[in-house]
Amino acid sequence: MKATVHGEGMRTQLVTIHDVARAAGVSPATVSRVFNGGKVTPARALSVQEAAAALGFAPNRVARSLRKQRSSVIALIIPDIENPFFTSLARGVEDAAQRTSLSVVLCNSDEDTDKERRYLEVALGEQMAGVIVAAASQDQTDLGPLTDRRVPVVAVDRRPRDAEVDAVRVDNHHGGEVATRHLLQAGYHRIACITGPEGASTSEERLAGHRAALRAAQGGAAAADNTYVRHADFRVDGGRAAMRELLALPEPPDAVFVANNLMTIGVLDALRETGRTPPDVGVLSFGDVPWASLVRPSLTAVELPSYELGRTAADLLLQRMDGSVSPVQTVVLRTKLQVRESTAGPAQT
Amino acid sequence: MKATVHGEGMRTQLVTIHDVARAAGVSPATVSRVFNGGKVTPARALSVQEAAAALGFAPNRVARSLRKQRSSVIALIIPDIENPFFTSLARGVEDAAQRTSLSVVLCNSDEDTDKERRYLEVALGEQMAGVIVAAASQDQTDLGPLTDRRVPVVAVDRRPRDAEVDAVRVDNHHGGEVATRHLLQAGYHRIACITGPEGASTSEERLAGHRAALRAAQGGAAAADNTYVRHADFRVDGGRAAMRELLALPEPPDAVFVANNLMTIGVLDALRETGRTPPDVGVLSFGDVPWASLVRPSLTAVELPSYELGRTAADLLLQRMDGSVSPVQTVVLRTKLQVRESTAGPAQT
DNA sequence: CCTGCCGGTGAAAAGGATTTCACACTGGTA
DNA sequence: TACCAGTGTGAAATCCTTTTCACCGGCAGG
Repeated sequence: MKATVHGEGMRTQLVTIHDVARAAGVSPATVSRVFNGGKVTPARALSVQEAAAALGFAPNRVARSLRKQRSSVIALIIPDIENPFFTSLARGVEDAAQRTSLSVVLCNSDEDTDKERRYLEVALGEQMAGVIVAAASQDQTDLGPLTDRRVPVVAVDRRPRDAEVDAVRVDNHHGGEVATRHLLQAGYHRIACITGPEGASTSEERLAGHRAALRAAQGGAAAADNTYVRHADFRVDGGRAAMRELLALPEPPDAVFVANNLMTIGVLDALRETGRTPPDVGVLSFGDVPWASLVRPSLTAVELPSYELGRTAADLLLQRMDGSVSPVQTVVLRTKLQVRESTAGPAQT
Repeated sequence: MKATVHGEGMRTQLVTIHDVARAAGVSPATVSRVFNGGKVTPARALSVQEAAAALGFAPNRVARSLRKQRSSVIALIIPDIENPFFTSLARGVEDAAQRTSLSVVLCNSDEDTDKERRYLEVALGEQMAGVIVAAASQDQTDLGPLTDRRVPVVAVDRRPRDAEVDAVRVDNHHGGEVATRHLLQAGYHRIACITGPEGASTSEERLAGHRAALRAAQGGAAAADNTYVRHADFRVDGGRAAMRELLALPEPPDAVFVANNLMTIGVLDALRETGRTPPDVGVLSFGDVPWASLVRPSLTAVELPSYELGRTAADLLLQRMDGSVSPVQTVVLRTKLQVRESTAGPAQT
């Protein structure tokens, strides 16, 4: 079997629709129709299929894309392939696309707007059927070329400013508010916030939620105070550095709301350096820490529907590709607080 | 600025090389030459570039691929996008490709040979410039169609049986041997092994290394005994289930060599269920556990050069794409034992 | 002065599929 | 019988770029 295939395979030249047509005694047009559901007499269709099978014909997707002005792959552009949040999101996209004939390819922009721009160019140039993007930046990510050419685009998790595209995101403000409220209720008083880069919508919204909770509990002055607020870069090292700073304060915080999972890893690391662990210092992570079960003691987190984010984005994209012309929509998913015992409260109040 | 771009962008029709040619007063051939380094009079070249910029011309990569019979993207097919080992490997590939004009797209086969086959078809049909694949299976992964069409292919981490392609992998046998030897030296006696699926080269080789170490220390009988050997699926749940089985034995093992990082998570989970932790029971992981710093107590692991694996694979691929005709080669990278204090030995011997 | 060569150029072919359009044929109806 | 509608078919156009090939200059050598 293998031998046969290999024997045939030595031919380095592509089997084209023409070859199949000749073998089946029909025109190329008919062969195309057989493979694309055109009307063809059953007898002919059969002989075409047989000929195609015998020759090992596989359509040239490039030629097809050129003619149809649209390929059958969709691109998912994410800013950090090493962040489990995005890989889970990717799984959601894939599973949704799975039910169609579309293939998903992943592009890692690495939080780098240049790389991202290149990938957007590739998506456009390769005439991809659609693009789902978690933007590396609010203002520099330009989806214009895509939308101009009517390529369906969905923004996920992060929404580039003034882009007229469907979007799926989480309720960051609400999540931040619930998180900090939980810490307050657990008995913590000096609650810090380590959020993402300034200018990123996710950073700002989560911080705003945090402030709203503080305001409700401790009044406007506390909420406006920036002593316990740090901006970092959504990565492990950034979280660690920010936490070290906070711990070095004359009066360090007794709890911290961390606006992303990776930074939480850094925070726990910094805590360990000083010999402290939750719930001695309260730690609440926005986004679950991967394999949180390993963390001892385990910590409370705002659980993000990463998988659903991806699935919903893909569904939206598929709708658009099916020709939906409904006005641009934004879907907002709710977060869920995942409480684990050990953050019940500070050691002694 | 944005407004201008947008104003131009309303055109939904593609700017072609013809439009640029007309605007610059030259032939399409000349425009092509300008963009591909053909010989063109400087003055003409300049006017072409100006015209292209003014019109916002971006070459149609599909048409180009069709004509050149080769696109400018390479595919990286991995079996589990949620495994940090593979995402790190992906980073290595990307960074290497970065220095060229090639783009990398990631495909997640999900350990599913059907999905994998589809992605291989896509890679072939899209006439990708090259493919790096961590095969989902030894025997079902068929690279024949690719190699027949002379598409450069590199197998990474796992080597599909009888595929004549360059390969990069780690020295699994050696790594397994070192791992188990370390456990023996630490004073453990009844050392189990949880390895991957039967038939996977990585599973078998790591197990063989484990057995070699046992044989050296305890003789052939111990090495041939399968009481403490389990095959699982390289995932968290598989590791947990296997460990539960081992713990339920009349005489449970006092240490375990786990052949992959994710299964180790499951193992630690199973241990926790019974209230035990390393070094009470020795745990040695093949492949580092993500954010191992969080694990308390931390554990010893065979560190895999995942990033280098990716980078080396990409380098090999680039060589082939540059036309290297040297015979097929396999690069084997060494593992490194990452010792952490807490696995110094069993509680009481 | 003539020949040969070489660098730059444009017309046209090639790459492989889809799709339009015209046509031939069938079967039913006036 | 003549006509019409409908269906299946193939020739040819189309998608956009790269690349071959022929050609036209100009320049150097004989």
